[in-house]
Amino acid sequence: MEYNFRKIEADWQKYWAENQTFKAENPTLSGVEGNSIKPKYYVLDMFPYPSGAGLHVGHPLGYIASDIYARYKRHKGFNVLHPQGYDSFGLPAEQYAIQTGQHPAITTEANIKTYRKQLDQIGFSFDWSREVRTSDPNYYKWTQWIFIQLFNSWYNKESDKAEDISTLISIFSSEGNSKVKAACDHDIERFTAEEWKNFSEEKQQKILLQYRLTFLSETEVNWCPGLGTVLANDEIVNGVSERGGHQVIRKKMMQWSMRITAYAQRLLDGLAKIDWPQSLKDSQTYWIGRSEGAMVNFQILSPALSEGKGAKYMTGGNNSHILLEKAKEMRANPTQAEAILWEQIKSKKLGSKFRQQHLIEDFIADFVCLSKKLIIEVDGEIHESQVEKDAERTSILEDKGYKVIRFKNEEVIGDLESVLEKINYELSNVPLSLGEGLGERISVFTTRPDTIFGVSFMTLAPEHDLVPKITTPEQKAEVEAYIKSTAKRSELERMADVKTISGVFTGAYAEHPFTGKQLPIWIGDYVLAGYGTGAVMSVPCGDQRDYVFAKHFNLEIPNIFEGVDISEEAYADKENSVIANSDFLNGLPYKKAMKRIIFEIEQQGFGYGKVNYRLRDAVFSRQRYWGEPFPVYYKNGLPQMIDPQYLPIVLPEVEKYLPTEDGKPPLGNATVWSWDTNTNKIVSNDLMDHKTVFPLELNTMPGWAGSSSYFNRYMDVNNPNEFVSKEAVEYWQDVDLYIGGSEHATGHLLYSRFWQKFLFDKGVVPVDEYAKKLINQGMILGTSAFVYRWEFKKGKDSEFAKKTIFVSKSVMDRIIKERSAIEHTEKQLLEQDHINLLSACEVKNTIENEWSNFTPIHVDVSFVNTHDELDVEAFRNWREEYKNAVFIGESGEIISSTHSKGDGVELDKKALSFGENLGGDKYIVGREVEKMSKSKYNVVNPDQICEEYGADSLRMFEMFLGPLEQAKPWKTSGISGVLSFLKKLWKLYVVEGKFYVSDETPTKEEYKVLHKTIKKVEEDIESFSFNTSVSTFMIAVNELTALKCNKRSILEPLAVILEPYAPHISEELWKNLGHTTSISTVDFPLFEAKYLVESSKEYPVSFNGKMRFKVELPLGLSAKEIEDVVMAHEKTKEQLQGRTPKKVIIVPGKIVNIVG
RNA sequence: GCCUCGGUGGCGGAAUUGGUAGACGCGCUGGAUUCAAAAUCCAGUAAUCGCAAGGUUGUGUGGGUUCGAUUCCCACCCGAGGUACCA
Repeated sequence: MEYNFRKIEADWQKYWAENQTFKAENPTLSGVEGNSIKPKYYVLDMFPYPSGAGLHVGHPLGYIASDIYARYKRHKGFNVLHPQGYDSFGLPAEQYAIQTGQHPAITTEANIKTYRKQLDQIGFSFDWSREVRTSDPNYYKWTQWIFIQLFNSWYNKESDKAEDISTLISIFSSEGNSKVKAACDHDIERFTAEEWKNFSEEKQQKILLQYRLTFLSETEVNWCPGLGTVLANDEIVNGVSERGGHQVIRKKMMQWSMRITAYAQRLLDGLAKIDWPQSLKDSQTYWIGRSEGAMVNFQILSPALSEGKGAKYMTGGNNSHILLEKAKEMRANPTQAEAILWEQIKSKKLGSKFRQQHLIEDFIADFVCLSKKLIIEVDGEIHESQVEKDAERTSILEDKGYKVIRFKNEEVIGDLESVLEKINYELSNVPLSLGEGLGERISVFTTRPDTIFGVSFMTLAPEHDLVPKITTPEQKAEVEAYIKSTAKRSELERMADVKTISGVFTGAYAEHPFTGKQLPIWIGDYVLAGYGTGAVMSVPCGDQRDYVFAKHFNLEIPNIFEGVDISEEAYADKENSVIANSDFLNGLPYKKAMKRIIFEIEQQGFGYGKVNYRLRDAVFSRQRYWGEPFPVYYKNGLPQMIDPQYLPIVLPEVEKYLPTEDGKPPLGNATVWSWDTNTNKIVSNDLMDHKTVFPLELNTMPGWAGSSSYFNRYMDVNNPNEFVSKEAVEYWQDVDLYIGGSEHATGHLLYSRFWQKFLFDKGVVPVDEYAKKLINQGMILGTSAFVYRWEFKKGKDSEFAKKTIFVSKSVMDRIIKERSAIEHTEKQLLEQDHINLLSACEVKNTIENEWSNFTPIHVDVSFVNTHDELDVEAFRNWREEYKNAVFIGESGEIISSTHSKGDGVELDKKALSFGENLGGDKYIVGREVEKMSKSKYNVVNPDQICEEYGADSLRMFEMFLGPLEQAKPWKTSGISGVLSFLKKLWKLYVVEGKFYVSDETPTKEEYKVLHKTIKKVEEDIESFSFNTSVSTFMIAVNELTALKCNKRSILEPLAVILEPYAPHISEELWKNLGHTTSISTVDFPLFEAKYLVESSKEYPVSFNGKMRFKVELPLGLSAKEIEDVVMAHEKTKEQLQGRTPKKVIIVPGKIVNIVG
């Protein structure tokens, strides 16, 4: 009775499928289906994208680990949920559709079939009744549903959670928006409740869009022309697309975004309560990028003033309280004309911000637009008698660089339209030379406000909005040239070239808020437009980048640190810094200085303490076909959600999967893609009438949409009415163990945490972190094989050089090393009859000149056996160009050569069998560990392994390779070890060719082996140390074999503890032991410590820490007794040679160490 | 540069709290079985000196703590992954 794994595995896979052995019990109103109410355990794998290439041996690694754990938990009495599905929307199927016209759904379906077959072969205990596919309308219906929930929500910072948009609307209509603390777009206009109610429906919707958790906005995105789509940051690697390596450029587009930034702090805080790998938490922490500091505003100074007598504020500033009071009063009591005009120009209605009754020096201007330096005066009766005074006032203001225009009261009241026209004209015609932007401020974010007295200049990103406004005429040409040159430099170049310092002076100055000192404003590309405000206060003594910039451009480097030398580099160590030369901060250490300066900044009103995040809102639109359609149509250009009762909105059919000619996404090709609000159905575009039929959204959702909450759907996968029922989610709660790759650290694993928190806020799920424990399985690397082509540069034209010659690994090494080896090979070459076409002279010259030039060429690992020998014929037949290649084997002999057709081949075969070399010479390939990939021909397929060694061998071997989380190379040769282990195990249950176990009582030794194994395996599984438990099984089987153990009381529990690892053989053994049900739910055998109690211990005796010999001593001896026995031992005397030991250390039960 | 993890025989890797370094497997060597091969079984296998008994060295490098260090501390070297001018 042999161990026939092929039959056993096929039989049991069939049995499991037919009996639904691994179906998780469902909760019902009364508890749990089935007979027992068991505690739940949820083991989840990251579901795969079903690619056309199928699985290689690296893919199932994590699945095997989670399967072992799931099976173990079933033995431990848990109701285990262990589902699997497919992340089946994605680019490859779409690319294939573009190339071949085959619908991605067909490609996907075929790939899933292959995957399923491959997965089934490995014997996973998945509950396939809960399978999900993200591309299945019944599944993406709920992805669309979640999108609608996000759209209908806003983030209330006060309650620190997402709330229904209706609560926001009611706040707006009761008190306007000035008091609302929400995560929203910045620069939202302020309005009162009254104003809100008077806004048009359209305007209200536009405002709400700025608050929703998913929103439409013009965003600068990573546009990839090669793929015709937008990419997320994590889809870009080194400035090119992760898939295909296409160029990526920045482009502004109308896009759906997810307001993940609202959850930045909670995503950070949540990390503390989940057991995820530290490195992954670190990645997320860095990605969210919280930094504490302050926003500080720096006033920009007039270039004219700063050249001369010293700086002054252009607005506000030095004005007396009396004037400020007066301005306030005038603002409160506008004239009729002023009120009418204000209504038209306030809130940026003309595109520029105006201030009312604003102080300019010692004048109160009626209306002023600071950025355009335009003053509007409305002359009422008060001014009529003061024409002269007004003229003087105008001339002073014009001196300051303002343009002053005046209107009479009657003009404003009578002909408002032409007044506005005139203002508009002036706004659009402000000459640059006037020094636009005066009175503007530069806002900067800094994490080191404590170093503010060390600021010696400001630096703006070249793309900063203020740059064109503040640049002086003299600097204009230089600045524009610089902006042009940096814009041209691609992201990639900028990254590769961090060292080059570049920048340009704008000619403008800012004022230091504390010292009043003038700070030159520079632009430099080391300041990034996308982070913070795109501007920095430069503190060269405290920041290395500012330091090198200052050095390079010869800017001042004031030192504000106590006792620190900054002549070589900046001092960035904040923890140990003590501030000096900084007025009220002098002598303060970092933390105290921070507190004090933020207090001062807030007191004086030019800034505030702020927490900044690096995390950006996530763009959610993709210009692709094969993704979830949005449940959105557009009415008057505004997005409308489709009522959830009409979901799913099913992906339409299209002629072509490419973008349309006019640049619309692929869905633009669909002819039936409009929404009829009458019938609530998708209808043909021809019916579009703008009354009841509207265009549907043409973008689709990104790859991560479908994977962001799939783990919740598994809990209640076939529920047509709810995403997940209350009772299902209350029972299953969350994932207990999640296994998958670390490459999703800042993508899927962050987005899904975000959605979970949102669904938690909405009361859909009961916990706000969905996975208690996560393990990243390491990658299995391929072992590539190489042949070495011996190349001749100089003798290129010779017959010899035209031949393709491959030398075996060590021959190459020898040739490179020793001259004599070459000569031998040379001789061989010459002696061989069929190389007589080359002259001795040729060979000699070639070898002498170019003897060490070898090119490694990847060879398919399937042509190589476990001894690294190449199947030369298979390799020859692989590629036409290698047909006639010459192979030089390990000993330097030519293996064979099919140099000519017909007879030649025959001759070669003869030579192989009867020649001197008799097939003794082998071609040995070179080996190198690389990532497993098709292009490297090092992919090993699990199907082949299952066929040759069996699924149980594959499972055990993958675990045996090394620690789960570590990357490790695959070497098929090792698998024979686990196969012979399984055969050996099988033999324990077989006597004289028949299955037989005896019912005798086991011996002490046999019990000891069993319980030692139970203990170790249990500990190993609990600590996910699967590789060591495979060794443990091997030791157990070796020991039981040595004991000739054939007893049921040992072999039955052994089969149970092995089941998680090798389920097929365990089931078969279990059946043969006389059981009629599956082994999978049998209780895990109980470890009993009594079997491991020892009566004696073999003490290692060390001298000065080095083990010399061992003594067997009964346990329970006291230290003194041990010492007496050991000291009396003759080997001790031998070691000591009569010396008296200085000290004797006895650790009872462990070790004896004698110090001499 | 920064962050994280790692570095142990020919190879993958063990060593649970500071206590016998190299478990287990592969490979290799020798032997048994066989007409032969496969399969199976037995023995050996860190390096080095030695016929042997036995000695010496040895967990990336250098130092330290300790009776004792692969394990703890300091400095450095190398490798893998992540990240990148984040103010």
